Amino acid sequence: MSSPTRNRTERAILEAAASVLARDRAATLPQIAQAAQVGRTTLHRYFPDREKLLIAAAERALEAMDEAMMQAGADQGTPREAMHRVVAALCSTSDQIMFLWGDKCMLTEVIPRAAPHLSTDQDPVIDLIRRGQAAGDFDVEVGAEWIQQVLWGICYTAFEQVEAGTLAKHEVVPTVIRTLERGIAAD
Amino acid sequence: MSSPTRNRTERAILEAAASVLARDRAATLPQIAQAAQVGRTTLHRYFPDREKLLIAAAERALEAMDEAMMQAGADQGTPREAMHRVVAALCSTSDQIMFLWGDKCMLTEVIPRAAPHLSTDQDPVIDLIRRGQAAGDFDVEVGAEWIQQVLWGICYTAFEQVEAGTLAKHEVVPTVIRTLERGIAAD
DNA sequence: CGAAAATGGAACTTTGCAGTTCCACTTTTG
DNA sequence: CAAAAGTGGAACTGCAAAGTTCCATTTTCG
Repeated sequence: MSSPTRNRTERAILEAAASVLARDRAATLPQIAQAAQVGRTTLHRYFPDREKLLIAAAERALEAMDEAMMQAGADQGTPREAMHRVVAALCSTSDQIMFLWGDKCMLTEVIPRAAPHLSTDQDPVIDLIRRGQAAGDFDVEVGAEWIQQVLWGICYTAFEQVEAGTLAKHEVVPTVIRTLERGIAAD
Repeated sequence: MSSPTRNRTERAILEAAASVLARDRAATLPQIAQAAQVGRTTLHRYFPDREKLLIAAAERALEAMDEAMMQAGADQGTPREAMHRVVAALCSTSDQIMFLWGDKCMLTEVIPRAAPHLSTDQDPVIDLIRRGQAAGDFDVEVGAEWIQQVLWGICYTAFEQVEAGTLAKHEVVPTVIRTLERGIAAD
């Protein structure tokens, strides 16, 4: 069932799917196949129907983000420094985030089926936020979940600006961190 | 072409469309018609095809937001106080914002056709942000456009949390303002 | 009240994408 | 090199939603 060739093809399809669907959630399967440089027949061979493709792509995107979070070392160093690394890591997986976040159905319908094992309890980012709140670095007047949503939301906003051409890629990390840490207030 | 009856029906259709499409952008026309308490035939009579309905709904949503901004008096009082009123006004038009922002295609494809007259230059929110930057209230290290996007993004994030049931409606305005003004930092 | 306007149910046709099948072709691998 | 694995073009079918048409019924208003 699995061979080097099949693995490479499957990977290409899932990455293309996330990338295309991140930009147009109504993209057709032929569009995705083309982006993956694969025939429509091959796409259907790997993923019999659209829903299975979505679930697999969501699974893969979650894995990629999990890996990025691990490498960011959310539990290392001071909360502020760790958060900087987390933001940088999130920005390196912008396609995945835009794919997962771009559609409300994705998080409410697909992800539960794709990764029922994931829950807030074991999320390293939530842990980091709680650690930062306990250490007096992050706001304790709002919930850790809200801070996480804001983190994702600001990253998402920044990615959209990059897509629109109104924000340079190299400005994303510093801009997001600045806004995250001080909001829109002046010095 | 226009009568009291027609106006009321059209208005009901457009508001229902924005409300339904905000929560499910793949909603079918029968679904929208039902939400508007109108027959499918009537819906088609008012808006011959889906695209015309989308454009009209976007136009109306933009108008409603414009009106809300006017009433907020973005050019009155101190920038901070004005921003508080703007946030409150945005929160009162959450359906419109979720509709307009929920789909990337909406802003890039529909709105240019719906309201080609709108531009950043005459946007009262941008004016307010620039005024606040000049007065030393808002961050000048980032562009006024970025601040506007963050404002919308945080509001959108909050609305999603309300939909998900993880944030109470009455908490939206204070939470958004707090995060907007200080980010996630502790005191 | 009665004419005009507006509505909506129902039964269509059209359209576009999803999913299937078949077979020739190419690449991998023992 | 030859068998096996993988690929993709093309021509299907199936289906759900879009859009159309017709007509009986209800609502509005002079």
